Amino acid sequence: MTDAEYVNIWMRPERPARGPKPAYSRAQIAEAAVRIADAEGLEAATMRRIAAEIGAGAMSLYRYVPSRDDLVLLMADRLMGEIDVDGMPSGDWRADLTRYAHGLRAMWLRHPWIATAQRALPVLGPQQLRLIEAVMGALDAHVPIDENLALMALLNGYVEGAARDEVSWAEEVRRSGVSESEWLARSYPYVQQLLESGQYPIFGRIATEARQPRMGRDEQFGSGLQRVLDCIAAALPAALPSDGQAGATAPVPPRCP
Amino acid sequence: MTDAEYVNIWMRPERPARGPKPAYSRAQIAEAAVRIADAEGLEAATMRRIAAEIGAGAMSLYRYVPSRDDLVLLMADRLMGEIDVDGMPSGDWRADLTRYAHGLRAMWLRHPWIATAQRALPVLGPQQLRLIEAVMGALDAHVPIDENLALMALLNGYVEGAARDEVSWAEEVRRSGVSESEWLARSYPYVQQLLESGQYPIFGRIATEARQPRMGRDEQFGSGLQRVLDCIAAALPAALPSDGQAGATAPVPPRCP
DNA sequence: CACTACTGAGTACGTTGTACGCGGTCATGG
DNA sequence: CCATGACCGCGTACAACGTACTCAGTAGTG
Repeated sequence: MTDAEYVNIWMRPERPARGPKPAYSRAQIAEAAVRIADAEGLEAATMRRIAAEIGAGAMSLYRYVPSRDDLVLLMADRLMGEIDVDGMPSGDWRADLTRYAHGLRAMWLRHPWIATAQRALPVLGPQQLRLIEAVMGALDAHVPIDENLALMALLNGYVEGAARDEVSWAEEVRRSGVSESEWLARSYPYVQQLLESGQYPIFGRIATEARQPRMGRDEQFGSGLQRVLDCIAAALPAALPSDGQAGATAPVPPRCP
Repeated sequence: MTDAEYVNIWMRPERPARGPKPAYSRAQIAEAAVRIADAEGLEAATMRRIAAEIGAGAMSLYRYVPSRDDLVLLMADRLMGEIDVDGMPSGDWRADLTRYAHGLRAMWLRHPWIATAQRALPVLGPQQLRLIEAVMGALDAHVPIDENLALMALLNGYVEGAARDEVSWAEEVRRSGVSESEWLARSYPYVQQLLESGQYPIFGRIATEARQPRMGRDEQFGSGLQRVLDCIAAALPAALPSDGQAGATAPVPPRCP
């Protein structure tokens, strides 16, 4: 029975009752780790590197965090804290969900490594709980809790899927050390060969016709989001337009810092 | 200029022109790697372990694959090959997309480690190209190629998001070595504490009320999928019902082995 | 038949997460 | 007020990882 009573990173008290004051804090460690991951990717945020960043010895971190996996949990929850859901639920569910979705996407774009840090659902850190209360609260009055859960999963799935697409490119570029233009140049012969084989007509049209999207990334995300929100609206009890507006025009100006 | 002319794993010829016959093949190696990853997770599929599985020396694999990352690409494309899209496009886009979506989800459930193997978009292996042709072909006659791309991203995002949710649980259980019931038991005090704090009323209702979903996983996925397909239908040019059916009842019986 | 490009494999290196144990420090029980 | 022991930060050490380098053997080519 070594650590049989170990339960959960969020249960483990930050400050012990006895002994000398800790020189650092979990928040400080997570902050440094996030800083490194932002600059050089999650795989660069090794225990030694993080310790060096805050000026500590390598093994000191294990006084604060039981394992690197738990530290990643801390980092992920810290990121959730960046999403602004103040004043939610406001009564206008569509506005709330739109703001949350743009905030979530913006956070992903700021911290692309979240794509590889994503673990199972039950993280349940304080910041994630805050998001659950704010965002699911927006639909809470209109649908049963099961349905709400499913709708949130749909919304989160769209946002994270879209963000993952946008982000994975940049991540791959950084990880492999090959610039985007260089990658294109290297892929050119392969793509050319695919085109000439004639076996892939649709991919060929993607490669040749769909080169420049007529919408910017933000607009593309926003219009897809409106489609998803229409889906959600359709699942709500009828005669519940949320506000006067509906359809493809965003009822709330997308605020995407 | 060591490997400056290295382009792409798919360009590198499997068999060289000269020299003795290779004892193994890429397909065989990828097969073994998939077998190990299925049984023990992707992180267990190390180069040494794979080599041992096929009875080769550790370093021999590098004769076939330039790096482990490229091997993971091979594995991912092999998985795409499991998805049955024969006869697509059939003319009934809704049936085609439904079949594809169920096939994709089933593949994810068979190989949960794909969640952590997922890299950037431009994998473009032969199997993925096959899927692109078959699935995007279903909508090709109805929408411009850009729109088609966006709709496929929406569908893939839903399926992969849903599959990721289902799968990440199992992955976490295997990775941490903690069984689901044990995890629940360990989390109990934490959840209890959250409930008693009274700060998280909605999470509280999730924990207490939404315990048993009234639909099975398959049904839940299927009904969500129909919602997404409704979304896609709405984006198509009007008066294009695909077939007589529409709405929440699946026009095609979900085949999910 | 000679040549040579290619084969599978062994050894070795740098980096990772982390188990273990040390000497010092400070809140607390008597 | 002081002795005690829980806790601090940290150094050392280890196993496992990806993979660079090297070599003797082999089979297709001229």
